[in-house]
Amino acid sequence: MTKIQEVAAALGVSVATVSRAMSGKPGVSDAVRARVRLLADELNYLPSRSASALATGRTLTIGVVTPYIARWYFGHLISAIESSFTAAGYDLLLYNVSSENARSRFFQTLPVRKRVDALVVLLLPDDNEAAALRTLGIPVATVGSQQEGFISVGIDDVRTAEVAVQHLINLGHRRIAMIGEGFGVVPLQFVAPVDRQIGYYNALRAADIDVNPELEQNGEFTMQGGEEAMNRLLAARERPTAVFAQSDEMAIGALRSIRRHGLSVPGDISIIGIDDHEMSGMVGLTTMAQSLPAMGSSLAQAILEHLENPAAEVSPHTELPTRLVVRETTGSVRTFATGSLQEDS
Amino acid sequence: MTKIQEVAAALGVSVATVSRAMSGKPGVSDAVRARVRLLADELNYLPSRSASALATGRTLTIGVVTPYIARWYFGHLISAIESSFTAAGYDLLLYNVSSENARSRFFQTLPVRKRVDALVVLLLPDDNEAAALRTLGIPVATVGSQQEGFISVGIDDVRTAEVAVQHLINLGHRRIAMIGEGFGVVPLQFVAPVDRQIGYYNALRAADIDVNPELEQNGEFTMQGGEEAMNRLLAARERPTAVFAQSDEMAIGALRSIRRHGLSVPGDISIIGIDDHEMSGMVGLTTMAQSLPAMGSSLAQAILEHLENPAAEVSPHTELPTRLVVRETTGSVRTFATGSLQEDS
DNA sequence: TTCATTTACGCAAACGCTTACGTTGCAGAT
DNA sequence: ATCTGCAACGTAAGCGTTTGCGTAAATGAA
Repeated sequence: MTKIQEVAAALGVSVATVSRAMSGKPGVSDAVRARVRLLADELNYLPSRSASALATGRTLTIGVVTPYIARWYFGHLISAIESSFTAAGYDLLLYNVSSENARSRFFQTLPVRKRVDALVVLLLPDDNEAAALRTLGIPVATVGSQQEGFISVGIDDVRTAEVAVQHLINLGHRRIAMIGEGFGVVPLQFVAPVDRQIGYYNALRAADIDVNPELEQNGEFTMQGGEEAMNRLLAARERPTAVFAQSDEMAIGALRSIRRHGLSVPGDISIIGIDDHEMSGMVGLTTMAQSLPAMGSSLAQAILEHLENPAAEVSPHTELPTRLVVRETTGSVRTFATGSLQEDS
Repeated sequence: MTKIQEVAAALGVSVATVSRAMSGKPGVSDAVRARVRLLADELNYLPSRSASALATGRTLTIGVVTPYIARWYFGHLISAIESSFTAAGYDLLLYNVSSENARSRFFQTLPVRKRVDALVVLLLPDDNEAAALRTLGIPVATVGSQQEGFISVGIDDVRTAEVAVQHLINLGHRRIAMIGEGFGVVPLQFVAPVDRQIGYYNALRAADIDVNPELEQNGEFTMQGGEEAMNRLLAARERPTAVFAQSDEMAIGALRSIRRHGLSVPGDISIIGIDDHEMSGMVGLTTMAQSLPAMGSSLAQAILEHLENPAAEVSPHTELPTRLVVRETTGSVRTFATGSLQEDS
């Protein structure tokens, strides 16, 4: 491993000059800089990250804390974040805190201290965890939730859900189920389910439709969960004519349940999701599309700006658009539908 | 950020003692060690990774180079690798080289130099890339391919494919299609497709079935690709009675194609995949299960052993088992099948 | 008791960079 | 001709650890 001294010696200049030449700092003539750079990769010299981190205090590394890697949403998000940061010369340190155990250990020991220049948090920190993060003294960014002192990006979950449900209402549906997560039972892990639930209520209220708790089922944000949730909905006394699923994966699971029951989509039941999962195009799922690449790069940009200019106040929250993608799983409510529907319309 | 000096001063001992006490090295009495440790997390002192990396030359970091993060196989693998390494006190540095551009840049500059203690490579390096990796002077591990000088783990792709195809043959099928990738067209990215193809040929040959190039379709290892591949197979003059898909995702895509054509599974066509994807349970796909968690932890163990004891010769390759999981997508060939089949049987 | 050995600890030199400050040389102003 | 200013470069002091070596005290053997 060649070090800075060797390239300096080989060129008859000081190590300071080499350092300046490599890092693009002023104080070196163009001629010398060129010769240094040339010789550097001839000797394949690369400054030691540890040494320069020690000298400067900057690690050129970004930490990412995530509850999942293998799930669609997180995988795509991490992927997008990674590409933005590597493009800017930063490396990505990945912390997967899947278990409750790993999570509490992470926040207690905070292994990212002195290791990263900024931290991206893909889970929803509670108050204690947020406080711990603030002690880091580095920019912290969250996705999908806004917290005092943190950079954040996300979509407008309330509005997105409203538009989705409104789309169903526009098609004449009034008996609209929701497949989501939590519903007051599970300890709050993400805000999205709550906000999307609110959006669902908003849309119903605006159309003078009564909320019916029977129509809200927990799909655990997985295909499997979505299928089971739909099974429960279909087993109920009065079936919905439309379903708003808080994620495409749950929607696809629901789709499967519906077809297994011998019902047709959208003939018997309409269904809409959120995400625009790759699979959604395949199965023709109507959905509210969000762009994870955009979210990742926007997050990275905000952090990078903050790192370049810590003084400047960056806008703390960026909201990304979602858009309705109408495919084949939503259609007008049947006019010859069941009794309860005819009463409504 | 408190440093080692401060805790040393606060305790009236030397920094050397604190260092030894923290790292568990001998030369410190138990009493002092305990007091140091106590005070350390009272002042929440954490040794600077940069500084200790500079001093020791070890970074306590593992690099992972992957072509994808968001895909099922890679996501699960990375997840497993991460958990094994964090358990051992190592951090994970993630390099996503999705584009050809990023890939060549990665191997030219080798940004992992002096940054990681070992490297996990999830893509198949060509000879030049392998040579570059060898210059790193650190343990390098690959998944799914064996190369001179690298640690590796993987399944027996040939055998796995053989068992899968044999399963179809045992059910009486003789017109067996394969959905895979490459087939000599695409530049070789992974060895799995090639080995699985060989296994497919082996099984056919053992049963005296002629190979028919028309029955080999490229599914690009995606659901979408699998669906399109199946579409092509169904458009052919003579349809297969069974399909061996080299991955579950392609199998599920194929399943979708078959059903869209109004055919039944396994009534008209049987289908088997490889992976045991979560979705496979849902859709009842027969498959060859492999365990990515096992693969990840086995890989991590091999690397960790090598790091602890660089002299000792670790077994370079670990092969993990796969097993046939019979579900509902494979069944006996119809006796009242098409002409060509009756000739065969 | 004396000497040899071990144990517990401190000193200080690395580790490979960055950067404040000092020095030199040269162009331009006077 | 002298002076000022600036660009280009060198010197050396850190950055926060680890660890070889030295030393003092404690232990054991004789």
